[in-house]
Amino acid sequence: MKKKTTIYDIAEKLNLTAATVSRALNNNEKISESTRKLVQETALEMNYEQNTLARALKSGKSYNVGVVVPRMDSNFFASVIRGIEEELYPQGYHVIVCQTHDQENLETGNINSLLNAQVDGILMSISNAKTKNKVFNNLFAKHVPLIFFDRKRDIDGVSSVTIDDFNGAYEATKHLIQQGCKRIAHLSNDRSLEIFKNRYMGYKQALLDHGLECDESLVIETASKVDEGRRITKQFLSMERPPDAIFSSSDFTALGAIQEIKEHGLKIPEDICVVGFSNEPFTRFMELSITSVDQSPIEMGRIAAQVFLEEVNNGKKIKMQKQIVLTPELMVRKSSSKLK
Amino acid sequence: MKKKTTIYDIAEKLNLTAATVSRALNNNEKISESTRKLVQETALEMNYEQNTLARALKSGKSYNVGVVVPRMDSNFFASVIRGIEEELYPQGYHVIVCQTHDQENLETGNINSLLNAQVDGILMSISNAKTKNKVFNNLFAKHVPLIFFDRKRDIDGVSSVTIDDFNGAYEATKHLIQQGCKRIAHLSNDRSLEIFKNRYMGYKQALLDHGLECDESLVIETASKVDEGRRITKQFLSMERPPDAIFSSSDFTALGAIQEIKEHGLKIPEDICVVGFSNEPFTRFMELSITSVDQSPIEMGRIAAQVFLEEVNNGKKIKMQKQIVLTPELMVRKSSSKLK
DNA sequence: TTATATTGGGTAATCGATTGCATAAAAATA
DNA sequence: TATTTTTATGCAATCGATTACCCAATATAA
Repeated sequence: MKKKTTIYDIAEKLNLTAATVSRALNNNEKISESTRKLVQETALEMNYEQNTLARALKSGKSYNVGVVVPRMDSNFFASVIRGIEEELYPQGYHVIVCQTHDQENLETGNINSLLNAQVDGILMSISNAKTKNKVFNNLFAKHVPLIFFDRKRDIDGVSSVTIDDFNGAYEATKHLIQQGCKRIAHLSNDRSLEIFKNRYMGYKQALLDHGLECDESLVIETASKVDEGRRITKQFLSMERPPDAIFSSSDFTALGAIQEIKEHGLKIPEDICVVGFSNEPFTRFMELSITSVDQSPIEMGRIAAQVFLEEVNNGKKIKMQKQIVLTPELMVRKSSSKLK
Repeated sequence: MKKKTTIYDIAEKLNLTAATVSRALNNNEKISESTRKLVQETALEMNYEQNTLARALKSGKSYNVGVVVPRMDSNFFASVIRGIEEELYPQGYHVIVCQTHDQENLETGNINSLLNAQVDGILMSISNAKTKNKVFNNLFAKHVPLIFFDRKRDIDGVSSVTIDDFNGAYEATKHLIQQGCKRIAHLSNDRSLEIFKNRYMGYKQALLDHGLECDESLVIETASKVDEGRRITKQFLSMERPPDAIFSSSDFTALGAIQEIKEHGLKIPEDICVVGFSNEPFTRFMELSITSVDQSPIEMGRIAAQVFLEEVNNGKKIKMQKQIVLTPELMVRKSSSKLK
């Protein structure tokens, strides 16, 4: 096993010092054009590769960023991560992805673990409402930038990239109303998380604006799982006055709802319309395709990454807080297309 | 911003040397019980955290491992990664996930990039048959362990964890035969990748063993995408003698097949049976649930991680090559349940 | 009592790259 | 020609932790 070549090897070969070699490789302007070229060519020849660990130790930058998501096997998060990678890779960063599986201890554990790995920043989507803000203090103390995407929390000095959930929900609900639905239920998620609260608010506002009553018994909160969607929908259907539409803040619960409704012998969209949220691929691929709200995840990831880059490059001098809000898009499909 | 405490700070406070502190923290047996305790308590008090970058530089170990997958928004890969994490996290490792999106240049790019980040090992599922084995030479030269999972390639000295694809396909096909199907088509994928070749072989062997002819025009290779499944199935259905069953080596193409079949007004499973591969969650959640082959991805990930740990801990002394093969399980569901 | 072991811990080099400061040589200016 | 400025490079410390080697003090053996 031949040792890796270091700048010392290059220096020795060229009768220079490591310092000069280092500068030449970094295109330091204090180095003459000729030696710079010479060094760079020799480096190439000798198959030199920078030791990132040494660079990291000296500079205090690891060129790793942590990404914390509830799970990565949803198209939404996978796409956000893809967007982040697309933006960060060309800058020499690597991405360490951690899944929390919605467990609070994993959430705090992951953050500390990433911190311990000396990441240069953390991009995250909060999964658990119970996670204390205190967890982030470690981050702040170490001046490690934190950027929220999608599921954010309002913390002073922390930037975020989200979509306009209120508006997305508003449009979705309005669409249902325009289809003639009068009694629209809402399959909600943990509303101590902003996004779900906002979707709920948007839903409510749309009802109000169109003169429909807002029956709180038609709003039920649950986990974003297919089976949960089924369970709650069963409850809906057993009401004296069951809903004629369901607006779900998750595609997975929307899917469960559809299964349950069909099992009850009801027709979609004729008897009940269903709208989901996130535009997961399966909503498009189902035989009965599902209307959903697209969140442009790749762009969300890219922008989050850009905000991160701005913050690290600002070098702690400037404390900035950006709140970027993207506009969602309603994708109308069969599950809610009552009218021709 | 208070500086991080280092072992020097602790040393100074206790009137010791950094060496002693380091040893005490690492439970070196050359340190007396009393000072060891003293140091460890003081470290705790002073909020000491090891600088992983320094440790990495000195030891040459980054405690990062790279995981390269075609994509991570499939439940299969996400679950494998989860298994890997579960095994590696407790050992202090972090996981850097890279997606290749089936692009060759991304595949080689990712490997080099991970190498550059000085990962201690790479676990990967090959995505592109065109990727030259040459790419791995860099790995070998640096003695970075490489472990294949699922999609492997036969390379001397490289361990792998896979399932018995041949057997999985054999059982799936046998099941179709037992349901009375006589003309079974095979939606295949790139057979220059072992797993797909093996699935094809298992399919073929099952036909042979049960006295059915193997019509090569019923075997078509395509990408693992829903739309591709549709496209090929359309071809199948337009044949003079269309198949009465489709065994797909991917759940996604199986889904496409189902859509197309229904659109043609045919009934599943009465007219045509369909079986997929991977046991993606949606196969279970579809109204018409899809029979599929489970690959126990979490276990696959865990085992791959264990193999990696064995290899690094063996410290390059022993060169070992393990080939671990898990047994798949056929999950029979509606899409192929012709018989009561 | 003297010689030998053992225990506990210090010294200093090392991992590879970066960078503030110093300086010789070359160029520009007086 | 003498002096100042500029240019190109070297010197050495530094980032924080680890470890081979050395040595004093105590314990054990002869």
